[in-house]
Amino acid sequence: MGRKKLEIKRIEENSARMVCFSKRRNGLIKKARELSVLCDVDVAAIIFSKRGKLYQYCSADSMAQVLQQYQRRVESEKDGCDTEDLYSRNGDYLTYSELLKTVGSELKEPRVEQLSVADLGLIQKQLETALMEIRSTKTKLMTDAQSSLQEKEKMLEEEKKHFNEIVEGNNSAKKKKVVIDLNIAADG
Amino acid sequence: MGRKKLEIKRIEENSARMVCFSKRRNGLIKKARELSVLCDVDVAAIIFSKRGKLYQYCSADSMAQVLQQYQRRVESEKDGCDTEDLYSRNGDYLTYSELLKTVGSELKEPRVEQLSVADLGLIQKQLETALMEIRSTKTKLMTDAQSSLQEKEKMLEEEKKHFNEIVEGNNSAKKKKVVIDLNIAADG
DNA sequence: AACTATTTATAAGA
DNA sequence: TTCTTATAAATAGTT
Repeated sequence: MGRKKLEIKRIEENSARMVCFSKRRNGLIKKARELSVLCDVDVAAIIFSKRGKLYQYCSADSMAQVLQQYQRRVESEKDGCDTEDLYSRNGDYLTYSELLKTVGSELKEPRVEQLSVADLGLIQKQLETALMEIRSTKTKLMTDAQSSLQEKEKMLEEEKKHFNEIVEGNNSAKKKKVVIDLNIAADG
Repeated sequence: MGRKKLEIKRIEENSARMVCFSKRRNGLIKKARELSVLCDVDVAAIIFSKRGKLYQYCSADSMAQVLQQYQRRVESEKDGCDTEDLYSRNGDYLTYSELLKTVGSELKEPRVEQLSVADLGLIQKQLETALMEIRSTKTKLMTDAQSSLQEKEKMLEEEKKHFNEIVEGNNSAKKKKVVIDLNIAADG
């Protein structure tokens, strides 16, 4: 938005980039505040300038609050038995591996009185739903254009990179062992 | 921007608020990305919906990177912060009903669109296997209501073994391949 | 899920 | 820098 349409790529000219940074930084923070107020949700934005200066917005009382909420949701811990035993999250989502582990570990130590036929029926229903989604998406993907697939492969490559870094970070940082994030626990 | 000037205060009407959330959330993330690219800086945005769903954008390889940078910065500025708190949580296992809730919410809307056909095929196969196990166990339980707890435990023990095989297979595949992220889109 | 009338953000210029 | 202004972009209300 401006006198000319601006291509979204690094602005090479120094002063122009700094002016843009100043304007858009303020714009982003304004938007974050508006989103938080209008929609009554928690929003945090963190911006580091190239020189390391920190700009931030946070809707809650403190950034720590939001980050804590984020960490609870996102941070996971390794079991510690096997350094290759991958356990990562992307966003707030369980990886497929985690899902299987979760189901698997519950089945390992069943509380027999709780594992009723009804429970199994529920799991079954959920797995069937997931399977339908998978099949449908796979079919869709297979009929997609080649370029689209290439894009997706690229995204996966990046995720892999990200993933490896998280694993390395966790190896050195954490010692406690935790299994599953409670997620949207208290909903029903 | 819109048909009318909107006062920046909580939108009371439910559906209007949700629509606004969806639009502006996307807008904010787009702005964050543009700022990062145009000005070559690190940007992170974290948004929690009222239902606890997490939306995020991060310019770096991982959100952890940006948050670490943030924490380093904050710690060096203010002293005496309790950073341990960010990482602590009680390491209890989920109850079975919590597990069902979690699995259920994760499976509702699998975010599989970024996976390749091959990945989807792998997931599909695993889900099919898991499903067969579940069905089989359920059937056994139903047709053998008189069997002892011990027998049921044994059954579940075997099922656990199968799950472990699936999990391990998935993990080793990931070592040379990619993160398989079976998961969920928006709640909006 | 689109559309479009408006408002808002902002690129370039002063 | 800061202000101005022409134009691009976002989006509120509508269909």
